[in-house]
Amino acid sequence: MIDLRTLREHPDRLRVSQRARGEDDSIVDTLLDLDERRRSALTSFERLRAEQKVVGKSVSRASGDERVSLLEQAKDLAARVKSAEGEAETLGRRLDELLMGVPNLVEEGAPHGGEDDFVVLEEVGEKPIFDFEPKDHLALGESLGAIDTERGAKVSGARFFYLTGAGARLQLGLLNLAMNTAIDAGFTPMITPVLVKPEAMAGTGFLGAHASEVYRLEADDLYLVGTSEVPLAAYHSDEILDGEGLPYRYAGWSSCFRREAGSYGKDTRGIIRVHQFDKVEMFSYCRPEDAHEEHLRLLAWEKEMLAKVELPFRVIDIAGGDLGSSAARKYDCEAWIPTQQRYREVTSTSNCTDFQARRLKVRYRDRDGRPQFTATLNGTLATTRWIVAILENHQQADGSVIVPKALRPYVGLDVLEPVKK
RNA sequence: GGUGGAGUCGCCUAGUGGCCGAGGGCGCACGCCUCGAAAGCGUGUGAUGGGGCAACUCAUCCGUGGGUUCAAAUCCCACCUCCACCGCCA
Repeated sequence: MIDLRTLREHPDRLRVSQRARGEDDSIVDTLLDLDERRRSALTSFERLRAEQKVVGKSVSRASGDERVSLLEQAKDLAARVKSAEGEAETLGRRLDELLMGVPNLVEEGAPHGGEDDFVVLEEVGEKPIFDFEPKDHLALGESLGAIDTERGAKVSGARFFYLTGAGARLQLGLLNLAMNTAIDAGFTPMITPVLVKPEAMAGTGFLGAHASEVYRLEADDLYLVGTSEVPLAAYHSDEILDGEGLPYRYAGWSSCFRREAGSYGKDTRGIIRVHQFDKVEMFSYCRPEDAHEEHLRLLAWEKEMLAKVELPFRVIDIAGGDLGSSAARKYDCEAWIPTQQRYREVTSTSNCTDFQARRLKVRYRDRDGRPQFTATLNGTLATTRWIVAILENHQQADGSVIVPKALRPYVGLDVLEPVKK
């Protein structure tokens, strides 16, 4: 949620931001008008309510005829208070509803435009050159006895899979490496709930445009999270944090669930796009003025992880129209996928400024002792999808896959060998 | 799933319709005292929103949401959470 007071004082900021996202900027005038009317209704209500309190008190002191007449007056006031309160509440609700739908202010410097208007910031590492026909990750995964999508589909449906043997070991090793990388960087490791209440989901900003992506358990009114960002963001909801302790950094390990609605036909082969995967996610609460720097730190830790597993990748700066409602700025790292001859997203780090904190009421005390909203940021340290890039980039002519050095102690294998049928 | 109990300003607690639109204690902050500290004494002590340059002021908030009433922490209804016991179960 954006700040109403900032909107009042600097309406142009939202106009510029909306245009960067390619969205309607007339919402600004609608908001300002509604806010004006709400404040006026609130003032009326408060004035009447103050009067009602005075009269109400005098009732208790009066007696006889005076009491009867005061009661009459009080009853009249009570009715007017009720109606004024209703008016203010109705306007307040409408304003809130509208405000909840407004995406975060885009950070200055972010590219304008849509999905294809990202800017490449850098390319890191060497793309492998094979003197044989490289296999895709699923062919490799099957011959290594690492990935079983057929049985995944049999048991759970399309876009589900089993990691078996070396595949399971690879994922556990990768995520443990990510966890330890985070711990070394000072993050608190967390294993989070994956079912959350509607408030947590809405507070994180996932029930807006992307609501159809989210699994909902109707019978219990709970949502399956698409990332541990959700339980980590809601972790400190309704709290006032110690300002001296900031930043608070958490590394969450969880399974993630996504409906992938509207992606029929895309990435149907293998485990690139699946309904359930595992992820280690960095999450940081910090002062808004430190958020920009923190964002760059999260990006640096992502790059460090990608270097550890020896993947070629590029970093892109996501354009306004592709940011999602919560992010003010977003950088993705995309790993090279040899059989697709293109880069695919393996990490994503967002600076959500105070957008989520405002919705979830996460605050800290500033140096003057006043509560302020924190900024929240998130970034990926490793996911199941990384297995795709690791298998493809580190494959050899004989169908085996070299395990990157940093992963070996975690996986317990130097080379993944094809299994005999 | 059932039965019973409880949820008050960081913590503990007072409070069964207007004198509580919230009192006390602890903690914390500041001051006095002291060579310094402890003890003691004094003062202060939340959040949100509106108005105001500001001092300040008004409103809202006693788990949540409704209701009764001129007036609700207090009465009524529903829900949530926690605790205890019973049942069932991974």
